[in-house]
Amino acid sequence: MAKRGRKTTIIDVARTAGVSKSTVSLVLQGSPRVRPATTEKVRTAIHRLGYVYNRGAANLRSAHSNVVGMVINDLANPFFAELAVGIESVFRASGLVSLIAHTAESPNRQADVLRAMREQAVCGLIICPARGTDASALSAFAGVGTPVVLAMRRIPGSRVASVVPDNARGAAEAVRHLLSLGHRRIAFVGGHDDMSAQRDRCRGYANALAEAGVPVDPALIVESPPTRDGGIAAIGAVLALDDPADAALCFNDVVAFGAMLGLRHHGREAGRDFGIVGFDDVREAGEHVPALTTVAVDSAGIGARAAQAALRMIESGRISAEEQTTSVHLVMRESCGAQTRGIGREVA
Amino acid sequence: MAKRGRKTTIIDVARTAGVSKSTVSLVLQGSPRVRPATTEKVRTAIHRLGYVYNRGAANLRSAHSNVVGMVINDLANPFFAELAVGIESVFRASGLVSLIAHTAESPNRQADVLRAMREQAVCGLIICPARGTDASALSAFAGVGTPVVLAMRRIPGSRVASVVPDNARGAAEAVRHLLSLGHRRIAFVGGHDDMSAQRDRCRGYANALAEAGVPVDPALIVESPPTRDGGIAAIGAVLALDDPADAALCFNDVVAFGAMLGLRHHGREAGRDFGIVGFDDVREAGEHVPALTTVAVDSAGIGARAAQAALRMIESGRISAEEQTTSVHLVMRESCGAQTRGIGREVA
DNA sequence: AATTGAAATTGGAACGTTCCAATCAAGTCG
DNA sequence: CGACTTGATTGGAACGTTCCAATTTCAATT
Repeated sequence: MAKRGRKTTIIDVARTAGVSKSTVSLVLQGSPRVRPATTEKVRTAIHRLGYVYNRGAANLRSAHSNVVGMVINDLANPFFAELAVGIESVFRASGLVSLIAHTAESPNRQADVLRAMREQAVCGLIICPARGTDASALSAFAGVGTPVVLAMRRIPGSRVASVVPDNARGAAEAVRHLLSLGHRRIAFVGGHDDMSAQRDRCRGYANALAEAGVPVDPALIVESPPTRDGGIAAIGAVLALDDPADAALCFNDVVAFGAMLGLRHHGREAGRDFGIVGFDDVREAGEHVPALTTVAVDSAGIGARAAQAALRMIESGRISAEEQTTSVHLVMRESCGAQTRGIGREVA
Repeated sequence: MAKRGRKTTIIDVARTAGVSKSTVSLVLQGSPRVRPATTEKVRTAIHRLGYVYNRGAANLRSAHSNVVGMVINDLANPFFAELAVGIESVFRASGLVSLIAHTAESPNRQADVLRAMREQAVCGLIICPARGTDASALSAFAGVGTPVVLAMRRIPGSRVASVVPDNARGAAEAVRHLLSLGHRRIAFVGGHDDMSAQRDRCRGYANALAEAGVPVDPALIVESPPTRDGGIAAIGAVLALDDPADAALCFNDVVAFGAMLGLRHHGREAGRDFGIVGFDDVREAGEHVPALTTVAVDSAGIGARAAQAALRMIESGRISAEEQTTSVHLVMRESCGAQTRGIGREVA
């Protein structure tokens, strides 16, 4: 089979099947206009020659590429990896291949990656933008009418579709829960003000406090990188206050893990004498000791919705800027003190 | 800018720069044969028109595609995600884009994905094959001379390059450590016999036992899916024996986490009255309570080496089947009982 | 048997690039 | 000053598909 020299083409197939190349092309596209018997002949020839379709050539002619781009700020973060998997499976089910790239939160790398995606003529793009990305980064896509969907993070001022969790509501729910457990000095730690998710979560936090008549103390809101070390540092800051915090809503689970570690350095323990709530509900949240109370975000679901939105735009050819918000829910575990409070605190 | 109608092409650039399309092509390829002044003119025109290079067309003509494929069995597993990131960064540094796909351990999905990769005319392929993949799955690539590198897992009988950690040695080292701590009934849990990594690790396990004159008890070797639940089930099995295990080397860290959870269900605690050692050293290993003693595998390093091997083959045009083995090392933490033993056990 | 329309098939012109051989410009040498 | 050499530039023919308009086939109708 596969003679070393040249790749077998649609023309070779046509020759051995005794039809024209156009007919082969029609068969390849599953056109209903070709007679079953002919289809069969072509299929046989394809199989016999070991022919493989050349998408590149097809895309060149038809301007309908079958590759979609997917730009992820941090693939090594399990949360985003799950999101990526969710996106990929929707696209694959529609016969599209995904070009996945990872930007490591760097706008420079992101720019490179986006250029590569344009060069590959992706027919759609899903992106979790790196921190500090501004609307202009995506304008090139808008310019040529390529659908773009933002996942997890919004970009202020850009008119593109987005799918993000209901950050404000989730944060508010978490804070209400902490309040109901008797906490009053509740901090919001982690994340940066230039990330839309941080702003939204912080807003929910402030609203819930206000709603309960608890004043918002700016000293209790401390930014940090959304990493474990960031969590350690941030929790240190709110413990060092004159009037220290007795609970904290963390920007995400990773920060929460850091915060719990930081607490331990200060002789405190989450769930016993300090309330910690995370955000995301990564898999490790339930396995951690103490198990992390957190706001569950359905990463795979967000990925799927983003992919579906992109798909709709690709198929209809009309780009939209709809903003979808997915619901979140609080998962109560041990780190907020809900379990131990009744038993541990009151009894001791 | 960007007039809606047609994409701007190399010819438009040529026209506005006052040169021929061939010259523009030369500039695009960074040829040294074009005069700096001309290069400059072309660059200006490109910028002014917002021209974007069409890789598809280029690949069609030159048969040197710039996309490489990367097939990962489980992207949602942090270990493989890190591997993927390692691979991607090497390729990106060489100007190649990676097509990343995820097979979810399914040979069917893998077959689909591989076909898509061939259609995209990838110029190289790195694959962590799904369980039970046989050599024929890759023969189509070998047929057209596309370099293939296996990462983490080998495929028996296939003559393609591979980069895998030194599983046998790592496992042996882990077992020796457990033996040195006084454990004698050491189990090997998790993984399946049809995964090369499992076989290699199990071999190292058996060797180390034999070397110490400890008989290998088949009842202590229990297979399970390489998941947390698999770990729970497997540890249950070795605890239920008439002569139960007092330590276990787990196929990987995820299994180890499951095993530790399972131990707890049985009132035992890893590091106190049972020794657990994992394999991989995922990030969570150090953060777990108790911290997991494990055999560290440098995932990013393996990714990078695999990518480099692929790159060499792509550049030289000669495919090789070299098998690289990367070194591993034991990271001692708490779960094996090394720390607590001296203090906890002897004293109590 | 001739006519007609629908269904099936086909040839050729794109698509945007690279590559090759050919041309052109500008020195260099005897 | 003509013959060469070297370096820059260029036109056209690929590459493997899809799309369009045109053609052929075939059965149903007159």
